[in-house]
Amino acid sequence: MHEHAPKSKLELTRNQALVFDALADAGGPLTAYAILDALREEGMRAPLQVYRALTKLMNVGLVHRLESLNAFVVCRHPECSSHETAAFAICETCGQVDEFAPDEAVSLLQSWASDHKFALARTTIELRGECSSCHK
Amino acid sequence: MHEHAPKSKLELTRNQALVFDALADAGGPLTAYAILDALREEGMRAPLQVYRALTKLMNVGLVHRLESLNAFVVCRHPECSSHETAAFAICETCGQVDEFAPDEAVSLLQSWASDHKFALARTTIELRGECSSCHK
DNA sequence: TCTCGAATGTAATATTATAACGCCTCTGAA
DNA sequence: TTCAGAGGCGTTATAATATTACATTCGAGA
Ligand SMILES: [Zn+2]
Ligand SMILES: [Zn+2]
Ligand SMILES: [Zn+2]
Ligand SMILES: [Zn+2]
Repeated sequence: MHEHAPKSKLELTRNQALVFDALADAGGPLTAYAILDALREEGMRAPLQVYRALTKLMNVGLVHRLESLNAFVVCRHPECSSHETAAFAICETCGQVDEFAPDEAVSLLQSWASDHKFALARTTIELRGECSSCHK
Repeated sequence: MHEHAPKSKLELTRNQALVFDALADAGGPLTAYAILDALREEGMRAPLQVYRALTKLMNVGLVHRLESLNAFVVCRHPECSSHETAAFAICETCGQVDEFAPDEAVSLLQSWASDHKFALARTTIELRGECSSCHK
């Protein structure tokens, strides 16, 4: 679980690479079914094919799931050592997503977990609002 | 939008009160359909009745939505002045949810937003892991 | 009384995600 | 060399979550 090893698309299977490229080309979040529709011509036919590829891509750290959107984005972390603790600013006007690494905020949350004997497995941090381009 | 005024169940309609009580009685998160099933005998028949009540309850600050669970919980904030900035620790073993107010972490996120000219509307912070009771 | 906004009831449908099954391919141990 | 297990694949069906559309009812003011 959470292999986290490669962080490269070298070892991807055909379906995994197709899904990754579709997400990367979109330049923003896509739902699983939007990915499926984008890949009909490449032979992708069933939701499960997409979900399986997404699961793998998330495990190796190439893709994030946006919980508040039920959608997926490629990881934009420079090195993504902190893949499990990324945060996302989601513009509700244009749909753009900005991934960032709120290290101090995450350590405060880790401290809370530690203080409360909560065995933290992963955190979801998502900011909703309007990005600078849209908010003039 | 986001009336945020009452924070009491005094002004609730019948359906809203039924949904609130079902959630409060559960003592933990419930999905909309679980609430519906719990309220069949009280006359609740359609998902939309539940979703409409939940929307209202969230607007007045009595209920939170857990994005990573597609479920809902009653607000446990003492005063809940910071209803929009609550965080949740979700035990993946027993399902228990602990709401807390990570004020310092939230201000760091607000600073990030401010620094990046992102007009922050609301934040989602959810910790997944195992609670102290389960993690022995 | 009138009227407007909120809430309701109901049916139909859309969207998101998983279960269950069998097959194939690779790889490493016997 | 064989063969067992793990992982991936394709397909069908179904489960779980959420919304659209429309008609009706309720309740607090004007
Ligand atoms: Zn990342
Ligand atoms: Zn924008
Ligand atoms: Zn709260
Ligand atoms: Zn627990």
